[in-house]
Amino acid sequence: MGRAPCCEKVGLKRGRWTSEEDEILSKYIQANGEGSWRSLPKNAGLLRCGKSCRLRWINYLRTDLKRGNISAEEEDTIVKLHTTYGNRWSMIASHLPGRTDNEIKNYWNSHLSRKMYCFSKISTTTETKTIDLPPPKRKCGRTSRWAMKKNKFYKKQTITNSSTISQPDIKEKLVHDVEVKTTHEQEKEKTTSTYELCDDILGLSELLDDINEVSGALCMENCLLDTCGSATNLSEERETMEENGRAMNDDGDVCINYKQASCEEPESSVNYQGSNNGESGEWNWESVMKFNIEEEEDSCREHKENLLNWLCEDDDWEGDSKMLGEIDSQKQNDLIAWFLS
DNA sequence: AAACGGTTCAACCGCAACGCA
DNA sequence: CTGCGTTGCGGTTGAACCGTT
Repeated sequence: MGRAPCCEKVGLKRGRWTSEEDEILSKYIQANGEGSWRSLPKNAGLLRCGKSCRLRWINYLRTDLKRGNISAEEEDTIVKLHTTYGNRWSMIASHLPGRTDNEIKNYWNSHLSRKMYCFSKISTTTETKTIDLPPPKRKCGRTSRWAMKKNKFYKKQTITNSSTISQPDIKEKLVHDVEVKTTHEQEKEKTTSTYELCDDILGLSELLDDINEVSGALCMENCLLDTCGSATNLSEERETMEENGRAMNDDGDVCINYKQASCEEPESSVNYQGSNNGESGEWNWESVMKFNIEEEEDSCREHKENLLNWLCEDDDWEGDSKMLGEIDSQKQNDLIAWFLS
C-alpha cells in the first residue's frame, strides 16, 4: 500500500529553522553523532521531520562548512566540474571542501542557468552574424552578492536599453585556422562538425562572460581576452577587470581596457560606442580581434587554440591538450550535446 | 514611503539506491 | 528473492531580501 512517509507530517513544524532549533539539533548531533535521522527529532525534542533535520545539519549547521561567497577559484572549479559531471551536485561538492551540493546547485542555477538561455540564443543567430538581444532588463531588486560588491564600480558604466550588437564574422575566422589544417574531401566532415562546435564555443563565451557578471553586450569578451594573450582563466579575468578598470570616456562611451600592456596593440582594447541617444551601441569588434587572416600571428592563433583546448581538456584536466582539428567526433558530439542540453 | 519585482537560498518533495531482515 | 526502512540526491518552491521606480 505504498510507502509510509518517513515521519508523521501532522504536527510537525515546517519552514525556516529558528536559532533555538538549530542549537538543539547541533547539541544533539555533537553528543550523539549523525545518523538515525528518523528517530533524531523525537530524541532531540524537535518537532521536525528527520529528513528536515538531516538537511539542516548538512547544509547549514555542520561545523566544517565554509561561509561566505563562492570564490573565483571555486567558481572556476564548479564550471569545470560541471562540464565533467553535469548536474551531479554532490559529486561537484565533494571537490569543494566546505561547500554543499545544495549551495553549489543554487549558485549554478542563480548565476549560470540563465546564461544558457543567452547561449542558445547566440547559437541560433550566428547565421545572420548579427545578434539582436532583447532590450536588457533593468536589473531590479536584489542583485547577486558579488554584483553588489561591485555596485559602485558598475554604476560608472550603465549600458542602457536596446543594444544591437554587430558581430563581425568571428565564427568564420575562428574556423579558418581549422579549415586550413584540413584537406578538402577527406576532412570535410570534420570541418563541418568543427564549425558546429565553434557555434557552441561562441555561445560558451557568452556563458563565461556572464560568469563574470559583465554586461551581456560583452558576449565575446572572454574569448578575446585569450586571443590577446592576457587573462587565462576566470579569476584572473575578474582581477584584471578590477585592476584595469572600466570607465566612461569624456564622450560617454564605455571604454574597457584589458591589460593593454600585454596585448600587442593598444587598439585591442574594447570600445563600446554608444549611439547618440545612448540607447543602443555597437561593439567595435574588428578593433579587438586581430582576426584578419593575413595578419594573424602565431601567438594569436595559439591563444585561440588555448581557449578551445580549455574546453576540450580531459576529465583529469591534465591530459594532453588537443588541437581543435584533432578532437574526435565523439568528443565534439558530447560537447555539443552538453552545451545544448 | 510604498509598491514592485527580480534574485537568492533555505527548505521541501519525490524518487532511487542501498542495506537489512 | 522480496519488502520495508533509511539515506542521499536532484529538482522545485516560496519566503525573504533589497534595489529601483
